[in-house]
Amino acid sequence: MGASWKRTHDCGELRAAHAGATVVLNGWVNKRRDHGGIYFLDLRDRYGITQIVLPQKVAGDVKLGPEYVLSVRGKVTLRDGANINRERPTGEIEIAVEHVEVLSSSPVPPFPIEDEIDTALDLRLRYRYLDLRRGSLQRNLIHRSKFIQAMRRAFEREGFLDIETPILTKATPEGARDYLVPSRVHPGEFYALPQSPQIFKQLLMVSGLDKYFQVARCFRDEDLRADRQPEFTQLDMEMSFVDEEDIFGTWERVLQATMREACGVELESPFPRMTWDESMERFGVDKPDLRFGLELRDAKSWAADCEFQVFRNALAAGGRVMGITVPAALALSRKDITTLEDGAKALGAKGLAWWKAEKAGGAGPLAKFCVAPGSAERLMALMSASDGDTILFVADREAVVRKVLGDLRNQLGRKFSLAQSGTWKFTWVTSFPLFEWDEDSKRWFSAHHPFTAPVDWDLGGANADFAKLSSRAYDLVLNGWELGSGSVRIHRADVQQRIFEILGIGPEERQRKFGFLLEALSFGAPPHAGFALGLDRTSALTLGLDNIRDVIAFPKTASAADLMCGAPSQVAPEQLAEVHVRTAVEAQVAPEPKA
RNA sequence: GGGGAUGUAGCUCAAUUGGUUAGAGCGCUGCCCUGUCACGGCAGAGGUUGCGGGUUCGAGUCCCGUCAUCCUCGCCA
Repeated sequence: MGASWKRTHDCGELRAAHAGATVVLNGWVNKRRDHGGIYFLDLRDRYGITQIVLPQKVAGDVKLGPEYVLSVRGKVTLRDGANINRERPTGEIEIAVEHVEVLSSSPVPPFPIEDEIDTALDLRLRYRYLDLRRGSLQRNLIHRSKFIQAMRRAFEREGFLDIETPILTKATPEGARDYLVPSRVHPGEFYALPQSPQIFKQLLMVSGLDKYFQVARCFRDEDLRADRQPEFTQLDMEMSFVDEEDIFGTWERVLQATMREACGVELESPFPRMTWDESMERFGVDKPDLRFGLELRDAKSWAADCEFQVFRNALAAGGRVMGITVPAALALSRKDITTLEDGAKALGAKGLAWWKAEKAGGAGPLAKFCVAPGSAERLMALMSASDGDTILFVADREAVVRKVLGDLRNQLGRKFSLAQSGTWKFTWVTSFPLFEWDEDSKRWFSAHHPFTAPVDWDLGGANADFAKLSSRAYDLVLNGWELGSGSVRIHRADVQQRIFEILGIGPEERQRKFGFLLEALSFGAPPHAGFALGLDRTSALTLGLDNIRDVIAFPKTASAADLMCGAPSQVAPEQLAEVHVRTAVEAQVAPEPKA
């Protein structure tokens, strides 16, 4: 026999059909309504809320405070018509209590445990275990769990092996800042936490495991954002004897199955694809939100011979003149335009030229340059504008034009609610630049990572313009969010050597930093490619959330602190000595605990 | 590292131009109430105005610094 306090049902499952049964429920006191002679109490667990009815004599002198944990035994009773609560699945019944046992008491919680809450985030994070009692956060975690489990099943069906890779690994010279872990056994040496399992999954391909996947925790010591935590979770995968088409096809099947099982959404495939160049040219960003139009348009052919010096100078200096046509239906006031211009200037634009388009000449700062015969018509045709539309122009270096107009487009999308929620516009963005020039160190860096295959194995030959080389890297973008990225890898030693030369990594340095990988690749590496999907972002996005904190049980603050457990924290001098570390920071008095 | 916002009761907020004893709702405590489910009624407790300086006859309010949280630029191969 089990203990008599153990539940026979959960707080969400009893219905009218259970009437008459004697049951035991366990849960937390959610709300109390004391009517003197009769006492109502809502008992809550992960599965729901059930109303408990206590005649006063049963409640007696036992205190049943908020968030107390109870075991209640009683009879499932049908409610009279007027007393049925139609808002609740369990609303047709209630429990007429015969016995109540307090399993655990509680102080009054620092904030109410309710679905909708406007409590300050730092307080919620300090008492995260209470925050997580709230139905809305529990539903988020349940969704995330369902999503990840569906994805695991899909990869298993595809023949992938779930293989774990080390958390204590080697510091990587490029990329994000590493989290370091001092070694006790090797004085003065450090492990690094993985930014991703990148190198290990390539080694697994060399090993012939063929198809690998893992739900992998990754660590990057960089500043946080709403969509970035210092530790985050990826669905990481790699395949052998494949090219990007196999990666795209696998992921499209996996995402279709996952979205169907976890979200009840049918995705169309194949997903659209566009090159990085196309994305930058049409949307100004490398993660376009395809739920709305407002694409960027090139005004060069009009601007080149117009009277507006700013436009002509920008072109003469090798820059661009581009614009966005805002349809008349989306009314922009002068004040709106001023606000948009302020935003544009903050991003580096010198100004925002605009024209209220009309064949008769229109209005706005640009109107006086559109008076020449045919000029207005020509510009309107170029910008796909009709009478009454407003066109916003930026003239500058290409990078500035794209950045400003890309941001402007997203702002307009938000302002006019153009992006419909519940719509899932996936797209692959391919052919990213292979290298990026770093002005500070005067050298080239890999845009993705140094093992990314170039589109052209010859790397453009002897006199190549490295800035123009493309890589076989790709991102998966959903509704304006970068969900993940991957690439076809270099499996040819000669190409890898050439990449290192261009990056300015000499033979000695190469050997020290990547020797084990290069050696492994020399032992018969299959052509391979992979991808990793950010599960925090994907979970959040499929729930319609704009902050990944809400799908992470124990997230960190913008300063990478855990307000609940107090990490990071100082450690005892003995602990530091053991790992051969001395801090450069003055020893400080430990801060007062905040409670 | 830079920019912006916020910080007043357990929680969410208010407090006129710098001016009396810093208020309200919710929650909490006590009493009353047999059909509530945002129960209702009466009464009550509860404050280092984030912290430290300064200006002033007088500071929640103005100034300087600092801390925390959020958003963001840089950063994130």
